[in-house]
Amino acid sequence: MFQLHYPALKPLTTAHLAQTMSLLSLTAGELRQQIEQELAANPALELLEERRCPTCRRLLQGKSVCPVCSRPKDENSAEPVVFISPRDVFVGSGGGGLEASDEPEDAYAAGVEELSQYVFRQIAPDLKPEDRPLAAHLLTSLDEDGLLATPLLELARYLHVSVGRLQAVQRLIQLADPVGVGSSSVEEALLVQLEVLKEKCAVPPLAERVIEEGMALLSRRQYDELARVLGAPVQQVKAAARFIGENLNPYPARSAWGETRPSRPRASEVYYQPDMIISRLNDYPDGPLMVEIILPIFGTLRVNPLYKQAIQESDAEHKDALRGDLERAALFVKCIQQRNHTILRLMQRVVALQRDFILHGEQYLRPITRASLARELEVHESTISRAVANKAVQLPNGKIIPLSSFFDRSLNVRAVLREIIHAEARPMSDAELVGKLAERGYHVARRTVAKYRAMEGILPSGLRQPDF
DNA sequence: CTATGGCACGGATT
DNA sequence: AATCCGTGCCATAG
Repeated sequence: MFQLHYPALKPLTTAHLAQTMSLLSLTAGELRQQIEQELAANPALELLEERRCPTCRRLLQGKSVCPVCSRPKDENSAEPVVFISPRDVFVGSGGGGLEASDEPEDAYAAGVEELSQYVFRQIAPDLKPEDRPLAAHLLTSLDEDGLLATPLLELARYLHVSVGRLQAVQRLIQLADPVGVGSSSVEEALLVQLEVLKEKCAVPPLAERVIEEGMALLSRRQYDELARVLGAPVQQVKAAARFIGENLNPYPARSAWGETRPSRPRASEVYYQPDMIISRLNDYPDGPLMVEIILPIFGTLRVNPLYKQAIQESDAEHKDALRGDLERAALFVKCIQQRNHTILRLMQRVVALQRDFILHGEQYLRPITRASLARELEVHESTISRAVANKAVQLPNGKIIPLSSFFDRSLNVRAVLREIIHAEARPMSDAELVGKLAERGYHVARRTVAKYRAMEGILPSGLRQPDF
């Protein structure tokens, strides 16, 4: 068989290779399950409770983030700081910091449960520890539309906290994605969305008042009456109404933005929990980025030294069985190390390459293929594939996106397309859009523009805005 | 006649 | 080897 004691980093056996590969494609949550399972099955494996930074091996005193690794070596370095950090991980629908309902009865309940975790994960960093239970309580009280059915006042009395404190927590939740979630009413949700949107683009001046004062009339589409009540021209009211209809979502949990009726749960996969977190160090805009790779267990995983010792002392009959465990444990630990190492290198390179995308948005995404990265890092393509698969990263702006987005060949073109359409004075046909894109250096076929439009949920030119 | 969406094919990517 | 993606052709709607 193979020997036990070697500090080498490269895989030396086929078993090692196979296991590393399978571990590589796992989510942080799945990895945790895997580790727990192995820990339970194999007595030779041990979890040392003391918390050491897996990257630099220094002791972590109570902190979940390594104080040494997170400190920048050089403030102006373009290279990102990457380190591995143990963190709370929610596994499936149970366990973790959020008390979860047992088996979800139906798909809908499961959706709600996932949403609450998704939101919780986003706001957790901004939450004071003593407010955590409050947030958890609010989030579990959401109805299937993502709204809070119980009045805040009642909840405050039940939880024995001031309404003001609860409001602060609610506010945090509302600003998380999907924006408006956790609001006490449809109006409130819409207003929050409006507020957020205002920072990014122009909003019809009347929109706010329409929501505040004329929700009932708005939903019945009685624009004339609405205009009379508000004392404003019908034309403006209609414009505001259309804006609301197109850009706001009264039911935050139904995340199908844009289209209203058929609640399409946004085609591809939706991730709720990041496996890596990218944030900017300090607030220094040109400073290095910090990448935190989530290690789903606290403490250090290692082969139990007592077990090694026990082998020496046991008789020949049991030795083989014990040795088997020992080998498996050593292998397992090594695979985990290998996994960390690979992901670390991957992220280091990816973040350096896609820095602009991470900081400034989708337009700046550079089309990178997994294959090209594999060549740079001198690993097999499939290694990158697995490392990228099933993972989500949280960007500095709080958005959680699949890691595979970093390798999306068309994301940047789609972003530019959105931008062009958003800025257009008059609806342009797909053919015209081809021209506009070409001006900016993106050469795509007419048919492809149509596809991108559909992906972004943008209506065809005829239906976009006939007037204006 | 023009603008779009459906189907399907070929090449790249995984 | 399987899958995804961009594109061309053609039917259809306006």
